Amino acid sequence: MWGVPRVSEEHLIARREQILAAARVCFLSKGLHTTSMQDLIHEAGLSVGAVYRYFKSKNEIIAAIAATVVGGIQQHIDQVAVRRLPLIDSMSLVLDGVDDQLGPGGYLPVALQVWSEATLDPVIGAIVKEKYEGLRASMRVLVVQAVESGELPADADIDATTAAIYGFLPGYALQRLLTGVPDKATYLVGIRTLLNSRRPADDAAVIQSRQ
Amino acid sequence: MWGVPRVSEEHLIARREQILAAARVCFLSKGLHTTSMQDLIHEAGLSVGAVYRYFKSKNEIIAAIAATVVGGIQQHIDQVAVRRLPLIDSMSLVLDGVDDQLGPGGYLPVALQVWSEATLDPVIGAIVKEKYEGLRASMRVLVVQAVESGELPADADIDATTAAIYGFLPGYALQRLLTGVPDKATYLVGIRTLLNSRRPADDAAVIQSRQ
DNA sequence: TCTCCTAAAACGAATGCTCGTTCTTTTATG
DNA sequence: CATAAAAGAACGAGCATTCGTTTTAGGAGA
Repeated sequence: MWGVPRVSEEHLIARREQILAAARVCFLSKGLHTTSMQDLIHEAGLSVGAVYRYFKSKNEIIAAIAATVVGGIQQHIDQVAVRRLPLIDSMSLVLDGVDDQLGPGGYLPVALQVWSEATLDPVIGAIVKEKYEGLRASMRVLVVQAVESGELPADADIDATTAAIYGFLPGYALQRLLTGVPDKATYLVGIRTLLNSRRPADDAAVIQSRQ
Repeated sequence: MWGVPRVSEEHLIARREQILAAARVCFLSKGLHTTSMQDLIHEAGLSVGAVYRYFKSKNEIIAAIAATVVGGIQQHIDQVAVRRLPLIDSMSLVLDGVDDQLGPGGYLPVALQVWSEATLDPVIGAIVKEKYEGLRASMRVLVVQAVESGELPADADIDATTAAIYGFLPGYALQRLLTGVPDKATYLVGIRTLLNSRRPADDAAVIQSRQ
């Protein structure tokens, strides 16, 4: 290294994140395919060449977005898990996290774009598969806790039950995204009703919790 | 009408369906946006002008696909409902219908494309919203039956419970599309476990049912 | 500390291609 | 034979990406 002309590594990372942030904004409002590189570049406030220094194609940007779009909610779930609350309370907190991602600035609409792309592009598909298996693993912890605490039967099939409980998350998110309902409180009442089915004694509390 | 040069109305309808069938094939393999009009026209075996006689834009074709893509599964659910089976058996049959749509020739991957588009295009969004509210209404019938039969508490919140049960469908479909698991039998064991939670006496039957 | 100098970093005009759509022409029908 | 239906060439716009040029950061030599 003679005439070393490099910029700080933090700067490189920051530039990369600047591009990804712009990509998230664009993808959120225009979608993966309707967003042009020009749109994205303009949003980032950079030049064509600058962006192509950090990502060698649009697909590579999409792949990077796909890899990061699950991170927030998984972190949230892991934080819920360490509190070792009753299952329904954990679910309530988890759904709060989903709500965050549904609201303004949330990435669930982008995630939906990514899911769609995952069924068409094997590279994106592999990334998504890995990430959502990780997310299921986080949810699995909640199920194990519920079995340990006696909320679920001791001989319950952990993976099967995890799949069903995990299904509540996209089940909620998609209903909200596509039809606008239900709100979290209502959905939670529904979950509680299923968990407590054939135990009418609990239902007064359920009704009350809906307010 | 003097020198009437019109072709039979059936012919017109058939041509329209021919175009939509080609669209479904293309959208399934290439996605809504990567499919060009040329692709679609070639798949239909028609000319540019012929297609534009029946649909005035690509968006109009997408909208027509969006409107039809839910039909199959809803019809299936309605048929399940008239049999008035126990809830878990109804769910088993409903999930069979979902499996059909997941397999080769099934339209769930296209549906996922459509959901994605629905968050970006208000016209598609309105169509999707209406269709999936209809689907939820079909699922609601199953919940009402379960309340009537005593499988769910008499004072259960019907709409809340419907939302939760309905969530099982996209919850299953998305897990299968994105991660490949679980299979229907496993997911059903999970649902059964949740429905029977805190009733360990039933679990022997649950385990057995998994095979 | 202050200049140079070099290579990385950033720039943006240019490119070639494909897109959705239009429109004129040809064909087929009752 | 009048007209709907089908055909397909043509078009301008916009796309992702390339590449030659300019700017800038920061170590080396004084």
